[in-house]
Amino acid sequence: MNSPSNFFISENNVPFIDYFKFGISVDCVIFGYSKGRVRILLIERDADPFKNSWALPGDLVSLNSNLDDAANDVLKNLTGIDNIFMEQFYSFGEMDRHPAGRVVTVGYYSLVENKNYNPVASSWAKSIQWFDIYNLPELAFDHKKIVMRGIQTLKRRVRYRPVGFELLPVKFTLTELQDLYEALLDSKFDKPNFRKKILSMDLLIPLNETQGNVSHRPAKLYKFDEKRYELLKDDGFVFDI
Amino acid sequence: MNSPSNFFISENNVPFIDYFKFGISVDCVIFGYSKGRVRILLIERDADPFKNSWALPGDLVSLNSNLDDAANDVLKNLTGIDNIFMEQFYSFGEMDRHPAGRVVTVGYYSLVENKNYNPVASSWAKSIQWFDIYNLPELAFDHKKIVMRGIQTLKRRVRYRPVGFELLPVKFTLTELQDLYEALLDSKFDKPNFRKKILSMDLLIPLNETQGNVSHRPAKLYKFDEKRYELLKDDGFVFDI
DNA sequence: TCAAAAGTGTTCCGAATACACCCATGC
DNA sequence: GCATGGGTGTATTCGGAACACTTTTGA
Repeated sequence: MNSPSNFFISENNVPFIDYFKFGISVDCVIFGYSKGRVRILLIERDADPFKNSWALPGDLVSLNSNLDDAANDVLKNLTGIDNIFMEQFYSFGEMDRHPAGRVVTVGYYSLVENKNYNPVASSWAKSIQWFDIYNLPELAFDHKKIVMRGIQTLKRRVRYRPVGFELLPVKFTLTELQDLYEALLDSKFDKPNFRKKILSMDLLIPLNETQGNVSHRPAKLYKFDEKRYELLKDDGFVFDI
Repeated sequence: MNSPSNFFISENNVPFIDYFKFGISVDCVIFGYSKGRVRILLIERDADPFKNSWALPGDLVSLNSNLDDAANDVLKNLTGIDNIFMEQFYSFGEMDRHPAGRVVTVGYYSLVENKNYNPVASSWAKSIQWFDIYNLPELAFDHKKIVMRGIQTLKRRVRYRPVGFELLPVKFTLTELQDLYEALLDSKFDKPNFRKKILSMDLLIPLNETQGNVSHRPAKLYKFDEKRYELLKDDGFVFDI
């Protein structure tokens, strides 16, 4: 090693300019939830490579856009809606992952309430569809790997941070919440105990409203107390299901 | 939007080639532990920009190297040692984060047993030094942000995965282990209870060896049972301190 | 009045806590 | 013997698991 800097001259005598030939993309694992199933949104590609294959929504990042914005734009273009919860989870940079050149992709996941979003096929993609996470089609590029890591990340984070609430309507019942967690974590909880545990955290605000139109005792509606969570978090509180 | 593909033609009519002008780098937050203190390794830059500033060890990634390898190379060049535990934790891509152009950096953290590594200043850097994580100098680029996120990630992961063992010698005493966790999590544990908890996991192999040369009862040495951990993990076991 | 899901109370068990105590070694 | 840290046992408390039970609604 005889290079004066670790940034401006390579160790291998590669001209500096040759380092600036990467493409960056973002790929979004968009989780939705409805009727007890966790799903992700996939598009059917309408161009080569991998024409007609299912793939994650994503896009190359332009030089004047930052990563978070690029990920948000992808989602906005699909759903028309801004300000959706998104979080980066991992970057993938294998040399052969993209046929057009060296592209490093940054994986984001996002959680949306299914009902609110009816994404439509556009010039982007021939079609677009929700898929059950336990029953995915073949995927383009290395998107299978990306999805798997996204699912793994979600399953981990959902246990220790109240991200799950993003998947529900603002007002929800305790049973809906329990069903969601059972689907996310692929397990079953005892109803009384789940209620006790979640209520004892004091993170839900009970509303003076109930479900309507059900042929049984209507359930009380709650909403998540975001402010209180922020306060508790600063005090070292850890959400734990 | 009237682009036929989300990969090959931009939404903004930017020529395709203009997407491939990114630089990619890796930056390593290298944690070490000794004498009850968690430290990270920083280099003093010997070239502009930020000449003479402290910075994370890192390097631009070349077109024919993948990310994990690049991160490993950085560490190998510093310490001469290969096969160190490393894990990616977050990517940083703000537009103005590097004066030389658009560089997205992928953050890695690694855990090393302090004693084994006496990194030396090289052509890479004017000097190199361990810093207490609670007493860091000013850092170049956005490295402060990267370090902070690295520390946050370590503190989270250390609670639910047995990564901490990487920071200790292969053979260690229970008190050393406890001291490490107390330093990492910045808290205190009751000695008898810590021992019971950690031993009840059945993840430590007691050795027929003790400390030597101490003016008190010598402590028994243990080593981490990697194989058993892999087995348990597959069974859904979660390490939890 | 019945089905279905909401919602509550109570017991039991095991794990986490607190804390008192004994042990082995060097000096 | 005594200082020092290693190592153990036990009583208590608290939270989670199991489960039986009551309530409210629509049909």
